[in-house]
Amino acid sequence: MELNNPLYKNMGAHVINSIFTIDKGIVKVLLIKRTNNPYKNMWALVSGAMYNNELITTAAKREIKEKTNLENINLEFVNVIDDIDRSPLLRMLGFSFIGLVDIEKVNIMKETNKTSDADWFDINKIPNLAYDHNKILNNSIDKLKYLITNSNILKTLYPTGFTIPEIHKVYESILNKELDRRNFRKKILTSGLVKDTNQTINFKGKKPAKLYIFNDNIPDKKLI
Amino acid sequence: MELNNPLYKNMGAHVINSIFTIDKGIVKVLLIKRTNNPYKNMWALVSGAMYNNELITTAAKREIKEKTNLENINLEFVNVIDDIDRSPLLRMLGFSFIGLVDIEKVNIMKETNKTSDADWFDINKIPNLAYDHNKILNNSIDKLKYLITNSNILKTLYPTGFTIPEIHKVYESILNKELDRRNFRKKILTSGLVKDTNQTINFKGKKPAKLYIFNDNIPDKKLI
DNA sequence: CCAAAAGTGTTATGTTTACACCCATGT
DNA sequence: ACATGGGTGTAAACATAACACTTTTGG
Repeated sequence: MELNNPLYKNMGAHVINSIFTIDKGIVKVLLIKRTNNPYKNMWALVSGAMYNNELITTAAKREIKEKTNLENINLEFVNVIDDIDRSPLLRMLGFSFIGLVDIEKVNIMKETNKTSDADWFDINKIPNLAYDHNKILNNSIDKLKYLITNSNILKTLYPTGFTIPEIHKVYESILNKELDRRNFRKKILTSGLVKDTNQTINFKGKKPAKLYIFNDNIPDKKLI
Repeated sequence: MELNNPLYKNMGAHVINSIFTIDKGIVKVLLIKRTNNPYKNMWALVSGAMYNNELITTAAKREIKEKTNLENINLEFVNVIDDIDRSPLLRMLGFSFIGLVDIEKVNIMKETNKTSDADWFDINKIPNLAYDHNKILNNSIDKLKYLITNSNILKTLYPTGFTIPEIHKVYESILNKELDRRNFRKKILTSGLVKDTNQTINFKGKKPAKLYIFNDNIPDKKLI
């Protein structure tokens, strides 16, 4: 390979992360406000350069840590963005990821040396974002819907267990439609997605609810 | 972005194509024999550098044309390969694709300035390949199985139409299992994947078979 | 009229949907 | 005792799987 051929030079890569949470039944995504040009003062997904000694997920996790202080996020790859003129500086390949976090358990850093604000936005009320981030976010929302019906991605939200009514609300929020709670329970329990912990949890004035956890190895099929 | 940071430099991209065909009921993949080091004289998938002024599929089509003379192939993206030490020369990101061609209609160029041979190999009898191509091919075979049950990827093999028994054999070959031909017909016809042309085709000594074509816009679901 | 392959229909089985009642708890 | 939400069962509708006979053609 002729490394000095200009067609091989000036190629870079970066990562773009759509980090979702469920806040009182509303699906929200984490946006940060840029302090630098281009797109100064605009909201953007959590994104940044990938170094040439990193795996793409390593770069994604590092950028998330740098710009929000979030750690230990499980990321799912969404797609490659290969439009040629995404950056005026050099050819920039983009790799898009999804993460899911529990809003109760995280503490977002509001300011960093590259960001002046950070906040959660209802995915149905997204402003104009920097770069091509609106398009990337829409793809990620579709992928999120796919993943909750075909994988155990919610496991990261409930590492120690959950009740069926609890995740029922999450499914309804993300899929944006009602699901009959009796049939939902049956599907979840027969899908192989979850297992019983034989524990229960008490909420005031209500019947105790059974606790389940997501399985690690789940069947390769549509689960819900 | 500090372009002189060595962590941003020396990044390249290339494409790796698994081009499949069905030869008398056997699923085969196109391999080429390398004339240059590394992996001189070993068989490999059809691969090569991506230039910084190309979309990833443009690069894939150009490489296929250069190394095999095949043109007008529809390609489907499979995955990113981001292992760090894939190339000793520089960080090399890989983009893997699937193509499907009709072996009756193509004429493979056996020799080019970078290849000394080209041939179709039964996917169950693949030799040791150059680089990480065995792993890439296995991922592509899985994706091919997914695509024939969830998309109209076979449309490229039958641009002018096909009979149900014809594609029935193709499905059995790719999925590597028997499918009841009566239920197969019903599923195909009710899935929304194909439409009737009201034409028939005659084979010697057999009842005429109806001709169908694949639809362009197909439902987003498991079809077979 | 026979061989070869195309085309069709029915029954049984399994899965999904729709829907209504009982249960355990805190106040 | 009652309000709140958790838990369960059943019948109808639908989809899938198993399976056998009839049709058209060329020789």
